[in-house]
Amino acid sequence: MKTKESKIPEATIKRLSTYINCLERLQVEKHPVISSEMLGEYCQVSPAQIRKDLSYFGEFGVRGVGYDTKKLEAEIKEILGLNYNWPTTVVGVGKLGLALLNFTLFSQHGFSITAAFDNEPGKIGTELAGGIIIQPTSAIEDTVRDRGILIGVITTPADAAQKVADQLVAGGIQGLLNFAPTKVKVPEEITLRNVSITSELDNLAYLMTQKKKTRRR
Amino acid sequence: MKTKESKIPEATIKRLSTYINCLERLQVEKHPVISSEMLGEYCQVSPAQIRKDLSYFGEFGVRGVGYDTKKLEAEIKEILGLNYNWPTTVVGVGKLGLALLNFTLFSQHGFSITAAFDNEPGKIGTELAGGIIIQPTSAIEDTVRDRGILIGVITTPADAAQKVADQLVAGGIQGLLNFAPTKVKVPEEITLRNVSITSELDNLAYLMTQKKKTRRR
DNA sequence: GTGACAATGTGATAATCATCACACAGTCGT
DNA sequence: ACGACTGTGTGATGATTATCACATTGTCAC
Repeated sequence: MKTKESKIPEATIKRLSTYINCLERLQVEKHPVISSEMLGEYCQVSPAQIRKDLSYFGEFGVRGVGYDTKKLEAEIKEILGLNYNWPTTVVGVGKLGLALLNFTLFSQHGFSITAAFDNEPGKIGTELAGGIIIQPTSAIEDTVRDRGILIGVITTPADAAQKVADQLVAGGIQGLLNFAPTKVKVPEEITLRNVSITSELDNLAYLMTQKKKTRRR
Repeated sequence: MKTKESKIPEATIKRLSTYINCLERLQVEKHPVISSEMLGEYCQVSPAQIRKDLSYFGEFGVRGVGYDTKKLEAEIKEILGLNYNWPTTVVGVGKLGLALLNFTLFSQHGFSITAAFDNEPGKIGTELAGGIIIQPTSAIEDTVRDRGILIGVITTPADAAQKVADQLVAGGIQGLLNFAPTKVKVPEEITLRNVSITSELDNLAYLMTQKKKTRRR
């Protein structure tokens, strides 16, 4: 099959990510080979969905047998681009920022933290694990440019997020992951993902409220 | 219009959450009234989409004028159930857990933290802001039952997540928000949201990789 | 009052995404 | 070597979600 890169649903990408997770677990549990049916069990996705998702990118299974867990994991990582290492900075070294900085998973997903910024005088100059020294936010633009940092992770309070985003963009950032509880706006050519933790809270609140109502009936 | 609670797209709920955010900003900026067009600008959603989303729940605007920002915000909060306060516990008081515990936003979204658990001996017995004392995970089931805790937030490492989820369920939890980088499985009657931060990372990696390829062409 | 106007609410339409069903390919036992 | 079998890959089908277009309704100036 031809690899059509254009029209792939975002939902598919999200699922690929979970497939990797399950495939890792499956390897630990000594399953060298797995069918779409079994994998579906594991990650709560229909078998047809899995096959369809994979078919966007090529043929990875053996008919009558299934998928080689190790090979499939590698393939998906390749598809998602997790092998490349993007020079990344985190702005906002609060609790959430620290959580992400210490997240070893961060580096396992293609991002290598090479700078950190904060506004609080007490934090500036502090050395983090990995030898990264916290710089003032006024240095964002220059540092990003000088070190060729391509990805910015925003973990500031809401009211600082847009300004930080602007500074990162001015420094030549190419991708942004925004955890601040507000959307930021950037030029079209910048890849942006707003991760809204509060919207997850809201969503749960909604679901719970619905359930309460249903029960009352 | 009749309020049909059944078939509302999840995407709509997600957007309602962003609408609230924008509406709050708009109030600060002294806009008492806003059209769907302007609101669309603000939160990067098409005007038609906004109107459609709201129409699932009723009529909130004034034709020819627009929406009262304050009133609309209140309405959406009512729809999402953010006024209710769910007794909530956080399991896993690492960096991420702490980030969420200190999140004042947490309580602003209908959740009131009333207990915290961790496995690390050094942490057990420690008092957090708000007078919450960290308990050992072995106490999860009893505490959840005794205090009538309804929501559980899981911020443990991946390998502990499922066990913790089982304990919470055993204690009679009704809703779960899982931040651990792995999906957990719970009985059908439990409301569950898996929040995958790693999948956000993967998604960004994918988008960046795509862009790199496109540029090369 | 009344008419021009502005922006909503919504049925119809289009696009997207998930599911189904089955032809087909590779494996394994005999 | 061959046939029974198992599970993939995919076109066709169905469901869900977003977009469009416009009739409708409330406002405001005069």
